[in-house]
Amino acid sequence: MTQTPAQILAQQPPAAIADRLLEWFDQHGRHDLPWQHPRTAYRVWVAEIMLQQTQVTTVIDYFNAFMARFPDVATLAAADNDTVMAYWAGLGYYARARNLHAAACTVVHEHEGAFPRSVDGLMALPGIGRSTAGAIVAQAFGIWAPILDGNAKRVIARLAGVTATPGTSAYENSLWPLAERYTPATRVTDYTQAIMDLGATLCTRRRPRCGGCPLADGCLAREAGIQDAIPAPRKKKTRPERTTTMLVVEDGAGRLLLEKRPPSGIWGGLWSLPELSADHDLASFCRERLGLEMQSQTRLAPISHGFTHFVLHIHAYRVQGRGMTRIMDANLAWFAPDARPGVPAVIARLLDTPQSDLNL
DNA sequence: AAGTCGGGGGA
DNA sequence: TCCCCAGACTT
Repeated sequence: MTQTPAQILAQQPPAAIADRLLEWFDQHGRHDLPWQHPRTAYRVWVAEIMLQQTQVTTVIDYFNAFMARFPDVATLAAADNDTVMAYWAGLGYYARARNLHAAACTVVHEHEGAFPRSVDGLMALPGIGRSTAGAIVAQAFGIWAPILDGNAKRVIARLAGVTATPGTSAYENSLWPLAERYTPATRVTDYTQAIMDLGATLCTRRRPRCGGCPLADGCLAREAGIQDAIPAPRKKKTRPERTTTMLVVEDGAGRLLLEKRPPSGIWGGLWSLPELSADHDLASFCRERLGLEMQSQTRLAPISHGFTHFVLHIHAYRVQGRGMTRIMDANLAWFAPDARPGVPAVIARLLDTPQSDLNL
């Protein structure tokens, strides 16, 4: 029989949970993450956006480079979008970068450069949902707010024995009230970091190390021996496959022709190789879209790239031709090798693998 | 409520 | 190879 949050909390007094977690955090938590020193609202915000669906170890280098180039919100707001996107290239989920830039402009021009200090105020900015808003409020301002990121979800679901399937409304709706009740009135900054650290280091997705966990005593999942079954695995889905064609076009000076992708969709707003649908004719595309009379084509080794919801097979051709000086619109441009903007990581690998040509 | 957005890392 | 990760947004 499913227990209500009130019944669960009756067995697990929130204050006892928070105290044990904070005691563990003081000794074993992560205290040297870049965004913790100094812990400004701007730095916490940028870090939280980068950390959405992205692991800490991946984010750190991007965060440091980003801060060196955009040290404050005014600098970020004043930058052009291409520069911001270039610093995001390789991190994925490029809508995050677009939203980040838009939010910076809003903060500068509508909030006099100061971040909102409430969950609702932050959620009004693009790219900030309830969990990220809670994390910023708690970490940047020390104001009470619950979070419910992937780590907190896993810790709380095990602690309270929530067996609902992740991704469902029932799962989210059962966890938020618990997240609120466990969050203490004091040391909210440390508590927020602590529950994420516990999830990242001990209460991991697979093989949780319950032996060293400060919350093992009273953890309903552990007591029932079902900590490995929470959270329930997501149902696996067969990803459909798509095929596309991309062109590597270089001029006599070694410059590369790139196309800025539409704001929405895959790699939105990022510069990438010119792309044509699989059934489109190569020569006519070159002539009509690129202003290029194709003289030769070399097929490169095909690449398969897995996205969240489909697999993309990329057929790339190295194309040579004449009349390449005429650029058809602002979304096409030539780039010298040392001035190449950020491109998707899979495209960067393709371009940096010169031995990929196939002889036809 | 379900689908749409990448890329890296671990097992 | 498969699955997950400091989720938010759209429909």
